[in-house]
Amino acid sequence: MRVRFAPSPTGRLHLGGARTALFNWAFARRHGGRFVLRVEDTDRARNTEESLTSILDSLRWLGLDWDEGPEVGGEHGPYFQSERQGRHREALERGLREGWLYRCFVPLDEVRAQREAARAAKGNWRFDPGSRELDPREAERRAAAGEPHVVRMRVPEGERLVIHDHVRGEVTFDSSEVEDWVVARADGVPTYNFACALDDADMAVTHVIRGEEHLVNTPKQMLVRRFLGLPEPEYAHVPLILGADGRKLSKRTGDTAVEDYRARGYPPEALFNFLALLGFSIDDKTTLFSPDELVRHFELGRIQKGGAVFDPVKLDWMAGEYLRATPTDELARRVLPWMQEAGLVPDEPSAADLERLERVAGAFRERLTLYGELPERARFLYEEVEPDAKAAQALAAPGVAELLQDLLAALEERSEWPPADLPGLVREVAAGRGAKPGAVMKPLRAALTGTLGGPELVEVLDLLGRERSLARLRRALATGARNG
RNA sequence: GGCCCCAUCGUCUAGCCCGGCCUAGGACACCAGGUUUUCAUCCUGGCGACAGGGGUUCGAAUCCCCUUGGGGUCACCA
Repeated sequence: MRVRFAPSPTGRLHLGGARTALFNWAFARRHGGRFVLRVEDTDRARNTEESLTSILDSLRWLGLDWDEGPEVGGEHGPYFQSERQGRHREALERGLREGWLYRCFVPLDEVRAQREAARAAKGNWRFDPGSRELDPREAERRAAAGEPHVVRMRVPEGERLVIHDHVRGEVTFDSSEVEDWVVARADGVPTYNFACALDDADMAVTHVIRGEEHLVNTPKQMLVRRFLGLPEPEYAHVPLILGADGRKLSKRTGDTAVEDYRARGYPPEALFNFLALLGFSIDDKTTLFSPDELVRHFELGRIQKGGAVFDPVKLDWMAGEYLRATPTDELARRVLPWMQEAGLVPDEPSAADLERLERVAGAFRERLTLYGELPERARFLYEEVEPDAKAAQALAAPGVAELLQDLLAALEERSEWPPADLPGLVREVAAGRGAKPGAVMKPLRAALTGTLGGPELVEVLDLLGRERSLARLRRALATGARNG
């Protein structure tokens, strides 16, 4: 079995595209087939090299490796559509010769006018009889003379075109609804539906798994293959990913590029899992699963028919699940680039830097959703920070100065660091002034971390070290005195 | 508007193909408790859906029809 993902390098990899690629990949892996990547780069004006690089990077980041395509080659190449034009033109000429294609000299704006008129009449534009019935020899003569024109398909009338779709069942189109679509543009370059139909067949693609927006393209592609006597693949049109507004996911609703999620520090496993769960399910209970598990259970028939709304909140939950499940040393590795970016860890970290980072990562693992969140949370462990509003308030509360003073004194007496029984110590200090332990813990945390949340205080004391911890307490005391 | 597709908790979904086991299951979110020195994690409980109407049948979320609603697509882009 052979499947393909065919992105056009006109932008970054979209969540929708990523999921289509993922389904194709899962299907190939499930059945021991081949996952082919074909680059549809026939739109010269919009193609960019960066887009291609970015798309390939995103696929790799998600763990979707391809068996044939750019950078890996294969027996059914070339894998850039632009390099397959010889074959496309050959088919074009054959179509013209056999009469199922014809040259159309009607100017673009006139075709548009016809279409609008048809629509205004609540109908469907199909073709312009004038150009469709033009004598072929006359057409060739005008073409040879350099008259601008496109090539259209002479779409047959009244034929039922039945798509056998693994997710939708049978979908039937009447060929009378299909217009005489443009097969080659004025510059001679074949259009998508023509090139795609040909390439899929030539690449021996057996299953076309793609977004539902392509469902309406299918009759055109079927016609191409039928005229050419090429085999027809099986289909699976997967539902769209929708935004919160219920419409096809777009930039308006939020980040749509895989790279955006990567940059924000989502674990790739989480995005993979989440995307797989959009329109697919293994069973009635399984929510968290690995690529291997997906592969073991993947079936086209289990793909949902209706569109799925992308829920960033659930994605975040899942990201947290994966992050928490990551072993500490691995977590430290993953988080490193963000810490370096924030300037908290040097570009060339020492062994001590890395060891400390691992401890920091361990201390925060239960509190993080994304890798990218660590720098701001853990900054206080690396630099002096100003207390936030709530911490400042806790520090300025009445009686706090005395309690902190007592605690500081008690701490200074200890040689052991961090003090093993911090809670006991805190209790003592509090009791000494008839206060509750919380009255000490809270300002201590505020003085040390600048916030009211975070890892256990013993851990913080340890990570900060004796000198820094005591210094921060003293500083808080001094500031408190000035404010009070 | 034409054509095509779709329709279970707010969201992702199981169940539907092969009617009874469904007083419709799970997850996210939300709400209420509990654990915890904070935050978070974790645990327990709760809230909450078969779009509507007709059939078929002893029996329908499951089959059929209609209505309604939503979406996709109508490029010399892919």
